[in-house]
Amino acid sequence: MDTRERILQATARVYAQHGFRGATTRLIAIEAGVNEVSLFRTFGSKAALFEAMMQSHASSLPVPELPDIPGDAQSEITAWCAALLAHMRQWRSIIRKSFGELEERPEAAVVMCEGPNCAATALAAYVARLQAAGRADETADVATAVSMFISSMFGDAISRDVLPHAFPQPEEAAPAKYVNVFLRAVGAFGAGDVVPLRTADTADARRAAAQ
Amino acid sequence: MDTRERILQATARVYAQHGFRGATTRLIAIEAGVNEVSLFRTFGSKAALFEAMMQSHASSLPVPELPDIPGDAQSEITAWCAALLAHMRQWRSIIRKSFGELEERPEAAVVMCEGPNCAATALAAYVARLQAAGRADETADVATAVSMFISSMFGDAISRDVLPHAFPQPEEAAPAKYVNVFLRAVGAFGAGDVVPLRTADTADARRAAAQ
DNA sequence: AGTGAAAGTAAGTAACTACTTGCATTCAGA
DNA sequence: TCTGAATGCAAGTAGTTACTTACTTTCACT
Repeated sequence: MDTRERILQATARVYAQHGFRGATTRLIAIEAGVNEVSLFRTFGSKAALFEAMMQSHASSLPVPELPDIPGDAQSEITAWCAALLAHMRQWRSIIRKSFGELEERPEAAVVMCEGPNCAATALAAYVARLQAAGRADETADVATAVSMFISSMFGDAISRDVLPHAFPQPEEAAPAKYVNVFLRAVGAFGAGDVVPLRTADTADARRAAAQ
Repeated sequence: MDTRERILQATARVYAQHGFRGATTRLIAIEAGVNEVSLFRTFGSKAALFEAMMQSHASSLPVPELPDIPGDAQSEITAWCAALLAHMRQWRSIIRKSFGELEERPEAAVVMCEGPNCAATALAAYVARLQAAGRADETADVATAVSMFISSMFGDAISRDVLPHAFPQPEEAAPAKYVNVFLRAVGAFGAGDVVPLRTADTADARRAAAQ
């Protein structure tokens, strides 16, 4: 690996742990195993180095895809969600840092949000396809449900290690649970399945039985 | 207002904008309108000053409450949610900063999460009461739905100003929309109302009609 | 008027930070 | 073997930061 690439990757690691101000050129040089002067020779300044680092991250964005023709919604969205969540968890430190430094360096946070942003439109389009196939409630507030779903990924990715008890499901089981709740919210159900929906009548019966 | 209080409030403002490292004692002193030496005379060190600031914030936490006996769930949760969201939006800069500095100062983020944490347990308890009254689906995954709901508040509070188009609803309308989606997810409906739930039969009919 | 605590002023210290300069070393290609 | 580009090394500069010291001012209260 050439010097430039080693510096860029070291910058990402140090930035993830210490933020912009805390990521001193000295620390980055040590982490990259190069001389501090090489940073300035290669990138000119600390600001330029960070810009290059952000660009190289943005260009290496792996976006999972949802099928054009929906099959089993639960499993398809779960797989997609697991990939997205894994990606966000991997970058959680950098996401947190870039959000924390939003007032001082707004571009960084915008770059970090490109992925989730694409994900939101992809999911909304998928649900629209479900609706078109008569497999999701057309009266559901899909836009709000999608934004809540993406926020849930976001929250899980950046808060789980701080507040483990706020996330009742283990990491691996979370995607399926999230998707399950989401599908209920948009009134979706499996192709041809009879989903166990409740009516007010059964609720009344249950209430009567409880007394 | 005495010096100590002025310094504490100035610290919160400067920290919200510049973070721990960027919040220099000089900046804080200027913002508080006091001499820099007074900071050290009053609090001893910058670290102690920030600890005091965080404690004073934690002790001034206004937690909205949900009624013990649920009435109209939609409006009750919406009012509660609006208060919670307004509070989180007000503190969004500090929340972002404390999360961004999590690796270096984990306590700060934990303090900031106490509010949302209480909120989550309060909401879960409220839904449990709805379930006990037969007004919410007992098979719903309430724990996951609640954690997703709180994540949605969190995401709205700290991301809306970065990615406005990721939040389709205007600020004021958002709480009602969020609550609506949430209530669908936990299968809740108004007391005695017959909610328009769909069955697979109606879905099949619609699909047939579409062809 | 006199006292004492709280606050301001001026100056300084030691450590750190981004960045520069000048020179020595390595090493692949002609 | 020579050359030239990339890299390392040692030292330094100017600015910033947390924190200190010593002294003066303000002002409520006796």
